Parts: sequence; C-alpha cells; structure tokens
Amino acid sequence: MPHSRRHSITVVDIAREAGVSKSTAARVLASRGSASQEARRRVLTAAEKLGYRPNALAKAMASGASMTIAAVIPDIASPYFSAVMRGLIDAARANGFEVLLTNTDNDAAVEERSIEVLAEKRVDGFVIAPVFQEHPRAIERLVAEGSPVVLLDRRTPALGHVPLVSLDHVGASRLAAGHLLDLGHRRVALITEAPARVQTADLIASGADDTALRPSQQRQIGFARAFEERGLVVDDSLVIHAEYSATSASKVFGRALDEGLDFTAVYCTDAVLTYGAFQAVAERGIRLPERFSFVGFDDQNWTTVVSPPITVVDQPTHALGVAATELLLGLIRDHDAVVTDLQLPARLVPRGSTGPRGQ
Amino acid sequence: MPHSRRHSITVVDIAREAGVSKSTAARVLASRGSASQEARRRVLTAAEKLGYRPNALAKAMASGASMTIAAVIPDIASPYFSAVMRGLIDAARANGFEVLLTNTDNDAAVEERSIEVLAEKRVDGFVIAPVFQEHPRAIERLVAEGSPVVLLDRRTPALGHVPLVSLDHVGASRLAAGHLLDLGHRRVALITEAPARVQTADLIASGADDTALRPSQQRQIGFARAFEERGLVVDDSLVIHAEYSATSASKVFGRALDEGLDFTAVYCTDAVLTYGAFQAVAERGIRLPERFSFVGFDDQNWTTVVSPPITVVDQPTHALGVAATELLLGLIRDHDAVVTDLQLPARLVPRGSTGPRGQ
DNA sequence: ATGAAAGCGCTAACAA
DNA sequence: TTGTTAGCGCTTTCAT
Repeated sequence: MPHSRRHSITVVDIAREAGVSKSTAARVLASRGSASQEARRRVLTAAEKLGYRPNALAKAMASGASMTIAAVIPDIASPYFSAVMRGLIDAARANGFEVLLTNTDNDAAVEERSIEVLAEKRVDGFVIAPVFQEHPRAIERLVAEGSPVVLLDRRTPALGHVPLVSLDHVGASRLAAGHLLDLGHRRVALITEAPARVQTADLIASGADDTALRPSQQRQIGFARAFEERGLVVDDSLVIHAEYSATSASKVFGRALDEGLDFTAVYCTDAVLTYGAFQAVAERGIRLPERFSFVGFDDQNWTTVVSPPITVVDQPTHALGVAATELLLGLIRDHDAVVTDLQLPARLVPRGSTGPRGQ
Repeated sequence: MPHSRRHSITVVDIAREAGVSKSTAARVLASRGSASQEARRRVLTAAEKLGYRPNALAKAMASGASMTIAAVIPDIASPYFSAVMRGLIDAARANGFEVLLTNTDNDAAVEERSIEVLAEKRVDGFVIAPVFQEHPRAIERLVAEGSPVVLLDRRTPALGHVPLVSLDHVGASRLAAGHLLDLGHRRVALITEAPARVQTADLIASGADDTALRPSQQRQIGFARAFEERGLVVDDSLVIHAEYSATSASKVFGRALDEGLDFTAVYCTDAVLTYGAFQAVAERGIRLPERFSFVGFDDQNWTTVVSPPITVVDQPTHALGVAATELLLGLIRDHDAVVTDLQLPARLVPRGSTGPRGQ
C-alpha cells in the first residue's frame, strides 16, 4: 500500500485479479478492441468483485474527451434559464455528457473568469448566453482555438459567426402585436427594457441582421413589423421604457396609467416586465380587458391564476435547451460541421386579458 | 508536431521558453514551493506569451482533487431547486469549486446512474436531494468509501448518519398553523401530499427522529404540534390528501369546497399544492379571507399579484444552497470533520389572505 | 533555489 | 487475440 491515501482499484488491479495483461483488461472494460470470451468473463468478474470504478479523469486525459460540457448563463434561478437548462441537461445526459453549470449575473468579468476556469477543466464544448459587451475576449479565444461553442438566446455583434440557438424574438412579437391589431386595437403600448434612445423606425431601418441585437430590441422590431405588415405605424409615444426589473416596470407603467396615457392595449416584451406591469394593474384594481387588453411574455404560472388569466407569448424553453445541446454535440463530434442558427418559434396563448377594442 | 491533434501548451513548453526546468516552471505556475525572482518573472512572461492554460484534468489526476462538486437534485426547473442551486453554485465558486449538475426526476434508477457517473468523474463531493427509497445503494456506497456527501432538503431512513441541510419543516408548519390558530381559527384544513393512511396522531407518536420522514410528513407533524402546544387537537377529517401535482390539489380541494367541507382556514404544505389549491379558489370566485383564511407554502411570485395577496411560509432557498455547499466543503477539507445537521428556519409572511376567524 | 524522476489511471499505437 | 510501450500534463518526493 504505497500511499496512506485510499488506493483505488485500477485496470492494473483488475488485470492482476483476472490473470490477464493490463491492455486486455482495459480493452474489455472499455468494450473496445477484441478479447476472447474467456478473458472477457474473467475481467468482468474481477471488476465486479473488486468494485471497479473507472476513472473518467484519466480517461479524459488520455482520450482528449471529457464528456462534459459547460453551460454559462446569467442566472439559474430565473424561471426562463432554469427551464432551458433542464432541457440542456436532459439532452446532454441522453448523449452521455454531464454539464458544468455556472452563473454570470450578466457580469462580463465573471463570465470571462468562468469560461477560463471551465476551459481549464477541458470541457468538450460550451453553451453560452453571453453578456452584452464589445469584446467578449474569453469567448473569442475559445472560438479562435476551435473550441465548440453555441450561443444561447442572444448574440453580441462581435460573435456574428458563432452559431446561435434562440427564440425567434422578432416573430414572437409579431405574433403578440398581430393578435392585438387583429382585435382592432390601434393605440398599442409597448413595455420594453431596450434603451430609450432607440426609435422604432431606426431599429427597423437598421435592418440587416436582427440577431446581432439584444432580444429586447428584436422584440421591439417584431412589434413594429406587425404594424408595418398591416400598413400601420408605431406611435413612439406609446413605447414605455423600463429598467430590467419588476419594480421599475411597475413604477413606469403605473405612472403611465396614472397620467392617463391614451392606449387600448399593452404588450410587455419580457417576463419580468410583465410581472411588474401586472402589479401596477392589480394595485389599481383595473379590470381587464375592459379597460385595455394585456399581453405578457412567457407562460409564467401566475398568469393563469389571476383574474382574468393573462394572454401570453410562450417560449419553448425546454426545446431551446435541447436544441442548443444537440447543436453543440454536433460540433463536438465534428469541429468543422456546418452549423446554422436555430430560431425556435414562440406560441401565442390567448386568454382572458385580451379582447376586441371598445368592448 | 507529434499529433495532428492541436498540441496544447504545457508546462514543458513554458519551461523551454523560459529556459528553466520543468519543475521550476511548474512551481511558479502553481505558486507553490520556491523560485527566484528572476525565474518567476521569466516563467510568467513565457506563460503569458504562449497563452498557457493549465490543464485542470492533469492537475486533478496528479493531486487527487478535482475542485468540482456534484449536485444531484430532482429537477432544476423547479423554482425551489433552481433557487437553492443558485446559492450552491455561488458558494462553490466563491471557494474555487465548479459544480456538475444533474436531475433525477425522483427516479431511483436515474439517481443511481447519475451518482455513479459523477463518481467516475472524481468529483470531490456530493450534495444530494435523495429519492425516497429503502436502499439508495449508490449513496450508501459513496458514504462507505468515505466520499464527502451532504443531503439536501430530506433524508431517507437508511441514510440516518449522513449530514443533512434542510428547512426546519416542522417549525415551518408550526409557524403557519400557529398563525391561523392565533387568529382564532379552530377548524383548520391541511392539504398534504403525505400518504393518506398516516394519521396525524400516529405521526406525532412515532416521535424519535423527524428528519427521517418525508418533508411532507414533517410538515404535517409541525401542524399538529401547533395544535398540541395550545391544548388543541387536529381533526383528521380536515386533512386533505392530494397527489404531488397542482392538478390533483386543485381537484381534491375543489371537491372539498363543493361538498361544503366545514373549515375556516386552510394551510397548504407545499408550493405545488398551494398553486393547485389556489386555482380551485380562483375558479370558484371565492373571496379571501372572508370565506376562509389561506396560507401557502413558498414565496412564489404569483402570491403577491393575486387578490388578496397570499400569506405564505417562506424558505431561505439561497441560504440552504450556501449552507449545503459550505458543509460539504468542510468535509472535503477534512473527511473526518464532525458535521452536524443544519435546519434553517422558515419565515412567515403575513398578507391579505389570512384574517381573524369570523371576520 | 533548482532539477530529475516517478507516478496519477487511462488510451492508443504497435508488436507479437 | 494478447501484451508491450509510450504518452496525456500535471504534482510530488527526493536530491543537489
């Protein structure tokens, strides 16, 4: 017993016990290469007897594959990301991979450090919901080195060539706005966390590649597209800007309500904003959809327990996680695989909070 | 270039570039042992220049510490576990550890396989919210081998000696029931997912170690304790059993309502049941707390947006995750450390859904 | 302070 | 089919 440290059972021990060479034992244990029935039986018996547990670290070291992927996201505690991660982990496990999970809190420094640490652990690939910044150096380095990387939910301009799996943010908003417009609404307010300086017209004009924009901006574009497609135009005075927090949304939308903003329907472009905006509605005892129609984002569980239940745009969260993983695994299997972006469609769930204008 | 595979930069490359021996380079890179100013400078420069990225796999292999812990939980998509995991991951990172996360879906076979795989990856320890079963073999094996293990939220009878970090389930219910009793309520209904055959009296009588029971049973005990402490006794005809799903809770509680069950307050012992039960309330347009008082479990976000806002028992989720990690890290540092269970207290958040009896 | 050498437990040629 | 021999990139004695 060389060390005082508990000596774990290795291939060598199995080989000795089974009376075969190390390689033979290794071969049958990894079910790779060939071995006689007899050898196989004896090795397996020995392994069973000694309680052999393969060392994945050594395996990874020698083979170059750790069978582990990394997920780098803002916050696992958010309903959205926890649901996506569920899909991601399910898909990973189904393919024999485990996942190292880390939160960035949308902090660029944390993201960089996390990616560095995970790269040191030699994960086989990364799924990243990147922090918005000019130069995500850590990610750029990964890509430069040829590490498999898939972006999730959003893509920064500098990462234009990295594959992205996301919701079709634009389409989601077209769906929501279209629903309201088709109900006859014309004065439709929008609650967004997009920077206030951006005018809807400018956003649309910029055209080109929407996916380089923040999801909130893409959602604003989709909103405008729905108007455009019907020969209408968005009234920027109805675009309400909030910070990314329920408190802010509640305050800002509450103020709009108190000041008598003239609108007959409102669309919230994000889950958190939806929650905040609805708080403002609930606090004031406003009746929907009589006073105005209300469309929220994400099918959060509270939306069906309030009165009336809220019409929402629902994201395929689990599917997003699965898709991101599968895209990544494709890249891991073949680093030069041609991968294309994947935009999953949202689904409109009409409920009681929306109704025809003037009802 | 020996392999066609991209040859990564290793200590040897740094040593060569810096003109020192492999050991010297390794020493300064790991900032362990001693080295001259000059050597240190040259090694660091070389590392910077070549873009050296230490291989944590090799490090783990050689040192025996992977600086990775495993979290084995039922479902990361649940609000409860995702919040706990947030705390767990935060604490792990703060101590230089990363976390491998896996879902069991409360399936014993999945749990066993997951633990096995993670053990093969040589994680330094496990935080496990175990599936309830007679013999969690995988966990028992870990413990037998001396692997650091901390149980989270619940403990099965066979794992009596494994440290546990959980909510003080009993205390949480005493708080909730006490609140209602102190408001003058006497006919207090309980909604639980605990097996119907268990009588409250039997549960209390069993006494001994509550932590070996399922959380739902512990919560039922706490409920009874609150009565007991006031010289009262629980009426088992007001104990409503539901499956562990919102649908079931909604159906079962709805039936109780429709059949005119005689009670003036109700307490739901779990988040999912709370949601389901409230659905039944909302569907029937019942006014709270006039018709009866309602106490829910977990401070879910919908509870403040419905009318009236719901009184709930709130768990310190983030703290639970942090505590579990810290306990585990203590065990990792010293396998023979004496660790004791940790039961974190719940907090009662009184809101509009509860009021004095007969109001 | 520095260097040489022996592992850690596996995979992967290459021989036999 | 089986065995031999190098590694993978680091840590860790043990000398010097």
